[in-house]
Amino acid sequence: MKFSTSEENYIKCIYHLQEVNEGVSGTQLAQAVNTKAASVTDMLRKLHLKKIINYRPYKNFTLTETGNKIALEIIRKHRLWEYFLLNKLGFKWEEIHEIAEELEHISSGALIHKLDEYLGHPCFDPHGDPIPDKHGKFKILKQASITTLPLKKIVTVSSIKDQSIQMLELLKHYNISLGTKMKVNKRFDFDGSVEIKIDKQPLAILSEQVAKNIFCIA
Amino acid sequence: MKFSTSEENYIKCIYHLQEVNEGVSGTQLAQAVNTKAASVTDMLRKLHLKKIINYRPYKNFTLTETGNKIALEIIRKHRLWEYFLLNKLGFKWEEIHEIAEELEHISSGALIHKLDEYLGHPCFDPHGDPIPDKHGKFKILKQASITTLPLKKIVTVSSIKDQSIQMLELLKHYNISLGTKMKVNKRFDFDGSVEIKIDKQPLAILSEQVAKNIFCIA
DNA sequence: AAATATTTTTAGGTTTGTCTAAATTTATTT
DNA sequence: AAATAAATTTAGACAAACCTAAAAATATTT
Repeated sequence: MKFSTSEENYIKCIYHLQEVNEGVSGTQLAQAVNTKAASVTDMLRKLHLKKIINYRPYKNFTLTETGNKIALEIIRKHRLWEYFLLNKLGFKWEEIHEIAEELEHISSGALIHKLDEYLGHPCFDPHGDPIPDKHGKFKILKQASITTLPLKKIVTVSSIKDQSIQMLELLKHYNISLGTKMKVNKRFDFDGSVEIKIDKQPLAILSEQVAKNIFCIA
Repeated sequence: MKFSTSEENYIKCIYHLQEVNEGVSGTQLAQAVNTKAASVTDMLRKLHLKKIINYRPYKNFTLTETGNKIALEIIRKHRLWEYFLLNKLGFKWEEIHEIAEELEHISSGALIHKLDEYLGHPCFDPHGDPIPDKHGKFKILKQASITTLPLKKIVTVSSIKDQSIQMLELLKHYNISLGTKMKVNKRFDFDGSVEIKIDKQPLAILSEQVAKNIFCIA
């Protein structure tokens, strides 16, 4: 399936908003693609028809599997071009994003394949963001406790260090288990406590003692 | 001034048709940009308004100075990208044109500047066509007699070898002088004679003896 | 739970670039 | 020079992406 530049931009933005927010709202997206809410509704209807997003009127939406794959292809292009612009053409760090915004919409798959080869299959772009490979997979940042994980990104609980009954009781109370997706909103230097958000549950603040035991992957 | 991909394609095509044909007709252009004549008329009105073409209803049209400059910028981009695709990314000769058709519309001027630098300011693309420099100038093929010049390209008379009265009389009859633009339509192997076309004048066939004395630049 | 505010959708328009079909102009034949 | 053919323009439509303003649905306050 082929997509217009406009469609691709919407898809990409939904992906990025989802990294931080599980479900995406119209206003968020309108702001991200720099249009009005009414235009977003039009596009959502179209993307829904093409099975790119899970959409129900008035509800937040998410990318389908297909949508996700497409988003990753666009992001792969963007980040490979950024790498090229910085490392081959000698652009400055601040200049590359805008140009890559245009280059990411060049359709040729062969071009990206050759470019990737030429650049030596880099895994991270100049901003440190991972470059998805041709299958949409990227190097996963190894697991880390939520005392060190990046903020505002959706992460998945991958292991619990202290498995005492007391700890399990606490985790149960907060509805945290292996596979739970959460977002680390904030860390307080004062006492090392961590504010986390799990979808459809109230904000929770965990003490450093607890947080140290919860490991996640990005 | 900024141009849409569509406008750029029209401008580029007009340029190329002009290389071979002094004035361009709607049908020619329609075929070149792969649309219908009615769509061409619409676009011509727009380009005329933007002072890109010299246009009068029902008449053939040409690029203005401005239009020419814009065309050369697009062609510069196209040819630099072709050079890059072949010499850096290792694409095959036949694959590069189509991809360059997309890349030529990337707007960033800085990108082309850096790319040119990266490639070492090449003067010819992989097809042997000259790459205009940033001012729209390209290496002029040195002058050659019309017995050897490429066919179907508009060339300008730059010198006459034999300046005898007899020759000058003949040239006067055909309205040929320094600066005259002509197109070499055909060469006949049989006797080395050359058919040329000068705008608004009938076809003329010159003997090899005469043709050898007329030198032009591309 | 009622009132207010916010978000989303609908309705109706605009612009760009395309189309078909018909009218007009220019070019070519006879 | 009249008739025919070809090229060009006009008229009227359409799809994509956007817009504004108003209506409807959901969220938040009080």
